[in-house]
Amino acid sequence: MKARRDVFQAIADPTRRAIIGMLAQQTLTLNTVAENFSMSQPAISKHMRILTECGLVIIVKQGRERHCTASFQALEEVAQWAQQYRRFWTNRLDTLEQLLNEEE
Amino acid sequence: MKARRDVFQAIADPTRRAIIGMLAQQTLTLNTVAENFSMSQPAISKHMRILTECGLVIIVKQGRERHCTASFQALEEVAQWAQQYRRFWTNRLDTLEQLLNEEE
DNA sequence: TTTTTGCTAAACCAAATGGTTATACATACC
DNA sequence: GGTATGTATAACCATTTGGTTTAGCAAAAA
Repeated sequence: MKARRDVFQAIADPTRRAIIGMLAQQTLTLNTVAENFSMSQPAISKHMRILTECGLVIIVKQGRERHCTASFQALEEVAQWAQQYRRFWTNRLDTLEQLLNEEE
Repeated sequence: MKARRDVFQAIADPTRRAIIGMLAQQTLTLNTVAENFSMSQPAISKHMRILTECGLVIIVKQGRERHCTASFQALEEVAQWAQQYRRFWTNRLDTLEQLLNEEE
């Protein structure tokens, strides 16, 4: 068990978001994931560890392989956080327009 | 104009998410924001700069004051990214359960 | 005009981040 | 058994991050 990772920080990295996108299609071994990026296997290993630490990926050991499966539950926190502000950005008058109007 | 900041990275920091939460209530001067945190005003200035660089906050100069207003448009990208996976986590059988079933 | 206020900018720092290469190790294959 | 494969771990490194303190400056107040 590691320090509970912050999911917001986990998805801050574009490589990790790409990994999540790949695993959304299907479960993949760690090596297979690594082949799709132009970086070393240990680098992907590290990203995968961060993703598992915040619950975004579950790893099942099968022989010498590591089968990585995305688990999206943790994304609910992100979706909810962003969505709470939805009413603001869907307003016909967005913030910038409001500011301009106020200046008149 | 600064380097276009990544909104995912901007919201990775809990202090910045808290700032956004405060500004959702009302426009505040930079100093007023800083008073609500146990860190120096230059530190808040830096956070605010990052927030403006990705369009999450708009700063209007008024005399010597800086009036900070949240602009939530940029959050749409985050909401949409997270929501595209919504169908996964709302499934009655979540990923973990599926894995357990497969092992039987 | 002098002083205070709100903020920026600069210099600095420790710790975290994201990568590397090299090594080790367990599993699978021949 | 010996070799190849999949992955983890360690040591290392440069850069970024998130904070600090100090100084400077323009606007407001006294």
